[in-house]
Amino acid sequence: MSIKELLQELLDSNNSKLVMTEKQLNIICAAIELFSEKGFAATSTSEIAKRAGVAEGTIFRHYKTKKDLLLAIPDCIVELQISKTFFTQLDNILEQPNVSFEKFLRAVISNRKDFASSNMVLIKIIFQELPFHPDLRLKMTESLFKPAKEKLVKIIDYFKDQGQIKDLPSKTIVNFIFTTIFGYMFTCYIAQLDLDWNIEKETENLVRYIMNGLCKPASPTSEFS
Amino acid sequence: MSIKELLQELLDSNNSKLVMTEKQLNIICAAIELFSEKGFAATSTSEIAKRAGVAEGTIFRHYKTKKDLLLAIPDCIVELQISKTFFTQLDNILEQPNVSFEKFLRAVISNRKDFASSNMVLIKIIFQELPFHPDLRLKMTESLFKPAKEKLVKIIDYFKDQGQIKDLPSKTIVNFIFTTIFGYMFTCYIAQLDLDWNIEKETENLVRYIMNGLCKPASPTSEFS
Amino acid sequence: MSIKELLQELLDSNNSKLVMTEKQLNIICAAIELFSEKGFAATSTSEIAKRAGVAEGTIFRHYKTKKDLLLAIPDCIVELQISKTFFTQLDNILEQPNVSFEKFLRAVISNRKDFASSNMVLIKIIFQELPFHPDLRLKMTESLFKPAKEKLVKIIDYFKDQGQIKDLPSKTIVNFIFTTIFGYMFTCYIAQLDLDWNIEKETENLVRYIMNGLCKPASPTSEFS
Amino acid sequence: MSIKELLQELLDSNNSKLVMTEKQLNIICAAIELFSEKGFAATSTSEIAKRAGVAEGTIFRHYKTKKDLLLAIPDCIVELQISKTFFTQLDNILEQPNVSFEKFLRAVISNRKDFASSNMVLIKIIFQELPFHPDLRLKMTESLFKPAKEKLVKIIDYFKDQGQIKDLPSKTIVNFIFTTIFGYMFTCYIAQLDLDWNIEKETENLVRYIMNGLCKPASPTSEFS
DNA sequence: TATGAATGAGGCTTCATTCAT
DNA sequence: AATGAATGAAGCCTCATTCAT
Repeated sequence: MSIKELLQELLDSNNSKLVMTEKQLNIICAAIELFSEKGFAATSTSEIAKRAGVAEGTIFRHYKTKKDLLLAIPDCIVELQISKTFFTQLDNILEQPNVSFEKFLRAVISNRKDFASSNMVLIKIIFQELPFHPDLRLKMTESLFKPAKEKLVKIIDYFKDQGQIKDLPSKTIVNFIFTTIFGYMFTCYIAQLDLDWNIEKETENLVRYIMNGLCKPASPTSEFS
Repeated sequence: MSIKELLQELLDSNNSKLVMTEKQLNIICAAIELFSEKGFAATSTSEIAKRAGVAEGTIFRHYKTKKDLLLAIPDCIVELQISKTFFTQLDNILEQPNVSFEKFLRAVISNRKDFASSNMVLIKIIFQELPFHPDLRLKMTESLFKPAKEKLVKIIDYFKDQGQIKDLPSKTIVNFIFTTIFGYMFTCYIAQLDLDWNIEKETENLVRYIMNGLCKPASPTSEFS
Repeated sequence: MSIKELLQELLDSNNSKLVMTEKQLNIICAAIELFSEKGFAATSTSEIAKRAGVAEGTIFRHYKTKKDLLLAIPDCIVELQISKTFFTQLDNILEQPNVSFEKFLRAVISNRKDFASSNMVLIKIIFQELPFHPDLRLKMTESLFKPAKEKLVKIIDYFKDQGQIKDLPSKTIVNFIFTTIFGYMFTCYIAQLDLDWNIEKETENLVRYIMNGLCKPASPTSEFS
Repeated sequence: MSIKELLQELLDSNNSKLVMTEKQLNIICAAIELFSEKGFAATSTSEIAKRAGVAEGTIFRHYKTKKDLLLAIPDCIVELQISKTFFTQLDNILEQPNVSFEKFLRAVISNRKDFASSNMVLIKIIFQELPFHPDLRLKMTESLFKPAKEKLVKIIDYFKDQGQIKDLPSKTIVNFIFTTIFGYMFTCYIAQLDLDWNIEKETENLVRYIMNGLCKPASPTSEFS
């Protein structure tokens, strides 16, 4: 499903604080598409208007500046409840009896794959523009990164309590997982480096890599500090 | 050392195919700095000229278009022999007797840290602009990514032969390592997300994570497929 | 009293040909304020709408174009009977026995001071926009300047008949008086040049200046031609 | 002579700090003409470019913003040494033996007339825009109004010492003279109110008005306070 | 070779005005 | 009558690039 369909559905469901006219939806979706394709700075408002099928002036009735369009994207992400569904699904997993860390990891990653197809455009924008827009960074950190991290830390604590994973600081573990998965996504989807992977198999490998590292199991495992 | 000092040194040493006037050096360095700070599309040639201390027209005497400036950066990276020194250092490590995979990993990562200080600007540009410039992608793939991968695959093969690491496809392993380290770098340096890490300790943890994953060593380790 | 209060009062009194809804009053007053503050060309209709507390479209229901708003201001001035009250007051003065030219002058000037507080905004607009809008000039000339001049000429004739003032053409005298007082107002209120005058004293001096000029009274006064 | 010819002459004479290319001269002159005709806010940069015969972008190479064009006009006035020639001429008059205040006044006013023909455009702009641009007001006050006033005060002091004019504060007298002459100029040239005056005769009357006021000489002259 | 003035296309944004509701 | 979303022309300004010097 495209971003536009997702947002449309969200608006129709009246489950959201977002209030948007048809045209405003067209505008933000066109902006998302184009920012994702060409980058924020290389996209012109006239292009956005053309793709949205509105007059250029109409953009500025809804978003005071071009930058505001960029800063509206995090709101979409939040309202799309991407993280909420994400974590709801994780909660469901955790509620099952005898959930292993492996099961959890696989859920995270496969979740990310569903993600990718529809939300990759959003993720691309966010990560491409983060380095250049401190205000975007702030907004994302406050409304997404921080809450997500806290939630994940709790989950990791749970597995640590169960003795399923090593006794590293939970924050460190979260960073590792995030970092690994993100690096993977970047390589595939953002940098578009052709990795000609068999996705199924590689995902499997990725899970095992995160769980068991690269060492031979027999090798004497030095404890983490 | 700044990029400019590195390039200056390189030119003085006559060890390079690069032939540059003083001014040309100023130009490319100014461009590198600015592209890194603000992104390619958001940097103007007049800004570059100002920082380089040359007239605007001078830029276009050396580089036909602004884009050519961007495409000249990979050449700098190649000529700076960043990868060459990188791999030379790795070779040195491998030539030592009884080199462990752990030692190798630590070398790679600490290498990356030296890297960061002087070459991060280059890396930032490359990864930020890769998604938008297929020609840049092609150039980087041909002149750097492919050779680097091949070299790494050989190294990984060596450790596999030694029985130090798991029997996964070498390409997969290289991707894991690259992906993990890159994800880490991105989070810290490029997205500038504040991770308040104790770098020393975290590096140590990173090494162990790559080697041994996150599972408790006691847990029954399912074999990789 | 502000312009709005004056117009409100006028409308409530039913003594005027002006028929205005509450909103229309808000619009014209907002326009007057803003034209006075920033000039006609630099004021936007959206600003006017905002200050008037109406929708942008509402303005154009009452005034076909922005220019029509400007051309409506002379009507306000006329309907506010500014000149009428002005001249009524003068008439009252003239009806008193033994009115001196000095008394008259002082009345004109102090009148102008009361004026200033509430009507300066209107005067500012008129004089600032006169040079650029021939239609405004025409309207003002026909409906205000000409009748005012005629009235003043009659008054001056009266004083000339009484032998109180010199035997110059009445039109010339009116021009002098107008010109002197207007110059003074412009310097103080419109150009906002800070003259740090003691207003009371300077007004006194202004009266005497107009009456007796700057020459020492003893000096041989050459007759006017 | 037009402003352009005056500036051209000035530049050719190398007697000025102003350094201007041919195009820059065209731009500032076009701007002066148009600001004078239509007002600053109602003049577009594309119009200026067209009249100056340059590309629109060229304007912004010489003047960072449209407002800077406006603020450059006082510099032209200063460099044209309008005030300098003005005061030099006055000095010449004062150096003659037995100069009367009358002679001086007549010189001021006739001077203003020469002025009018070529410099009225500049004066129009200044006075029309003063109310809206505090920075313009500041610049004009510092570089012209203040020095001019000081000079005039000295001159007036001279005539007071000679016993030719009344013992009013010199500042007050200067204000009266300025105010009267300016009011006259405004009425004629700026508001373009048609006064159908015989200029020769009216100037004569203006001089006498300033000197002797409007009262019959026989009338008992009350002293100034 | 180096300059920097000049260009004009195009960028972002504002504006007066219209029109369906 | 009133609204305010929509428009597209126009406004100010920046840009990459050219070219005479």
